[in-house]
Amino acid sequence: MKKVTMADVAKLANVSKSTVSQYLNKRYEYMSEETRKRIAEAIEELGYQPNIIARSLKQKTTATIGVIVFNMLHMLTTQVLHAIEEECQKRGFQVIVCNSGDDPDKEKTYVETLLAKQVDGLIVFPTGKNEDVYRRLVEERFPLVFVDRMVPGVEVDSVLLDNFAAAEMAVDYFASNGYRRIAIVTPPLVPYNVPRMERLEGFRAAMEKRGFEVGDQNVIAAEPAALPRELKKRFVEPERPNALFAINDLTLMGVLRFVKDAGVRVPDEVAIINIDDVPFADIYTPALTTIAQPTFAMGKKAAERVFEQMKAKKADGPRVFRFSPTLMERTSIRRGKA
Amino acid sequence: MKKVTMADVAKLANVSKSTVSQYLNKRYEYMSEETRKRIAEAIEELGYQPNIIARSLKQKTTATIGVIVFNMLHMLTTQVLHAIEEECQKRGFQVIVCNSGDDPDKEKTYVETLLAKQVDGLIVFPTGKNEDVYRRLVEERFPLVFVDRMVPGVEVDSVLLDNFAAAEMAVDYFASNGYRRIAIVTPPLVPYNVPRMERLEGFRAAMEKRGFEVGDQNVIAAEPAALPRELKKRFVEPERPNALFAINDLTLMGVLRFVKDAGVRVPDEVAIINIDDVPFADIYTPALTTIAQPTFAMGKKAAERVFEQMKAKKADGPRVFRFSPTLMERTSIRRGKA
DNA sequence: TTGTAGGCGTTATCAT
DNA sequence: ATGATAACGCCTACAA
Repeated sequence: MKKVTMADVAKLANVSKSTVSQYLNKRYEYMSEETRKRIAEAIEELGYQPNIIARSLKQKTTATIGVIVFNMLHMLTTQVLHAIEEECQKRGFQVIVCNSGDDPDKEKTYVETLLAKQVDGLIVFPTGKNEDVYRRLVEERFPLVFVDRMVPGVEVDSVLLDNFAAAEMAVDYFASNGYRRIAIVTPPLVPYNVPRMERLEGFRAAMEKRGFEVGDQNVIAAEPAALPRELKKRFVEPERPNALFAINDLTLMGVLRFVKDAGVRVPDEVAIINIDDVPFADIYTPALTTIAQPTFAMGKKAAERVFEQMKAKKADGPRVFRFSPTLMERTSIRRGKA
Repeated sequence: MKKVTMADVAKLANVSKSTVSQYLNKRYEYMSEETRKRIAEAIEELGYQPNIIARSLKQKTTATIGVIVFNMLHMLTTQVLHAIEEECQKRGFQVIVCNSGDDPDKEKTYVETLLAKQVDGLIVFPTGKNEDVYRRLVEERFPLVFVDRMVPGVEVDSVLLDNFAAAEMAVDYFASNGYRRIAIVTPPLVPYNVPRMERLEGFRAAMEKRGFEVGDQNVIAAEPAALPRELKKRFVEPERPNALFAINDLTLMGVLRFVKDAGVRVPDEVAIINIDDVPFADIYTPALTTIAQPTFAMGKKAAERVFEQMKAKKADGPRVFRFSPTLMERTSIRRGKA
């Protein structure tokens, strides 16, 4: 198939492999116009394509970075990936995408495989349960960036939403429009899932700041699939919430499923706000007020950090990059009467 | 950083590189239990990780396949990618994902880069405007599969929806529920975009089969962003449509934007059906009747085909795999009175 | 300005 | 059962 090698080109052009190599690397400086042309012709004629693998072996760099995500289907993932790809494209890098499915074992295997494949850097949406693996990378100063989640106890550049602020923003917005019976809707709370916990904390802090109580009655945690049922249960209680804060797009779906099935009117009976600016937010009725993550900026930053780390080769102190959420005011909340 | 090589392991274990290599490739057959253990220990102690690049150079296979898509953000893409990744994962392959942004030049560059990186196969969501590039691959018998779109004149395994049937399905369903004034809503029609044309043809055929006329009045083609405006224009005309067939998720958004802004009631004033089972289909009000593509099956098949081609190494005649759409009956169409 | 030679880390072929 | 040695295709001194 493709067996044309540099040697073939060299022979046809009547020069040595080195010269061809020079040519390929655009070091024309001391090359006669004459040979340059001959080489170009030979390449053309043979349809020569350099073998980057061979080059990589020598140069110890592959111009590819690995990205391990825990959920490829998640909208955030897709958008961040897109930005990463774009940033890599600019620099002539390629991206190997791996989906861990939030399984730490798979994640670990992927890290090892990618390292074996000599990727130049790694961007990970971590499961959060592989501290040892990450720590080794950090010790080796291997270019690594976390996105969306971070791993407590592992000092790595991390790109994430200012979750605390996002939750505060939700509560503030509700409160300033007269809502008090605010509940947070979230997947099960597990300690290693940092964003989840941060959102809860932000929620709690903002509530308490206003003297609103936070207890079981306004923390609704369940698997997305079980959410509608859980919400229905909550809504028969006397002091049912009149404002729901869904901490991500998946829980939002649970909430919307519920209001539809139960015939609860939005925003008259219950107001809704959520994190993640879902694509249907403004065609839904009522248009959904959301809190958007700057996904593109986050992806870009993540890529930029790996590249900087690749350059630096000295750990210039890992940093956490917090991105500010932005409120997208629409109509799933009744305005006024603060 | 990672300079531990096979030679180091060999030295520490007091064996030759060859033996270590055997060990790594699990050819224990003629290896003493003793040396086996020594090697294992050495590897452990040094934290040795094989260099797959070096292996690839020798074996001429990289266990990675390249995927070039024209729009990473598209839902179909994401889901198909997911399936491809999963299928590759099973076989120990990795996936390099590239986004052409529907730009033929970028697409071409990516093909070249991926070949230079020695990927073992290529799955492409083609822009449709690089026949020459593809034809070369075909001549070289390079494992290649097209997804979603195909390229007329290039004989390659292609995985796509039965677009004709999908469009027929839409018309049939409308018609059998008493609708006559059916319009198709599509992005601009360009000849190299095969699915688009096929959907239009299916629409036309199904309409004519019933003696419904097809003309300018029921082909609404515009850039998604311009669709709401275009639809508004159409809806002031006397014989306005009472059924809209959106050929993909993007045009659906345009349609929904329009009905919301114009206050057109669904399904009372206009019924809607579309291709692509968008995630919010059943939380929308009314729940959207859609025509789903088996995205997962399509991705899986695409991956399987590349692997088969890699095995076969003989062009066993390129095939087009048509996947059947499935109707997801919900409530954006009034039932009955056929 | 161009060529020679050695090496990158692994595998494969033969010996032993 | 294990080892020596030559590739794999490219890059890079250094030599000419």
